[in-house]
Amino acid sequence: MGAVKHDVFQAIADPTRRAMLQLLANKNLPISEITAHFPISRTAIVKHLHILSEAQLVQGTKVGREKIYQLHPEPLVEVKDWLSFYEQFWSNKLALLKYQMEKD
Amino acid sequence: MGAVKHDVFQAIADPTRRAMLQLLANKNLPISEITAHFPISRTAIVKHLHILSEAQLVQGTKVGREKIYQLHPEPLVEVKDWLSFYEQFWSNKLALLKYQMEKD
DNA sequence: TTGACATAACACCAAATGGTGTCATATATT
DNA sequence: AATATATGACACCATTTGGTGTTATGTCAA
Repeated sequence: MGAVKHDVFQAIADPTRRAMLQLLANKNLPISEITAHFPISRTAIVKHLHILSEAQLVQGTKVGREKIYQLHPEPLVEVKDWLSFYEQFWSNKLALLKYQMEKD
Repeated sequence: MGAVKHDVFQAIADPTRRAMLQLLANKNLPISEITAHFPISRTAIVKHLHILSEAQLVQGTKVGREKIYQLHPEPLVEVKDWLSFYEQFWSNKLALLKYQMEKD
């Protein structure tokens, strides 16, 4: 899919890709087995895996004729860090109210 | 942009939209002032605001001839909750190692 | 060695994305 | 009343996305 490098935020934007991460959280799996869990074609699965790879969220290793994919959750830290800025707003209803009133 | 309802994950996938949220975190702003902060056209900004609105991340209120946009960070909790599942993996290097070895 | 299996590599397609510009309308301002 | 400002509503466009199917190649197993 193009020369564009996908980042973590784009990678997790698609529900199918999030489901794929969930699946790989339990077990490392080859493409064929991943495909068996979804109603879409193997080709489509491979494209999603490619996007997840670009975002460094999964890593594939060829073993014999299979390519085993493994979850690599570290890049999600970037999302967590981004979110932490907004936690101040929802973590405390009073803080939220204060913020709403003061900011303009 | 179509009849599709955007969710939070799609909404935050775009860097411009994330920057818009950041901007609105400081102050409620009308469309014209939001536009002044970005190198793209007002039309493009309005489309991004529409996507953020669908995801309930911002809310616009018409005041006179202006439409003031306000941050509405609550839906980000969904992202936080989703992320919490993966925290087990990176929060602890030992747990990660254990997980890598045991899962297959 | 002959299939069967797993993946790679294409070509193709409809729809969504992210952007542009123009024109109309409503509201301030002078 | 005339003008400037702010937004709404379109029409348009190139590229990306998410999917399809087909064909080729490498590998395991009987």
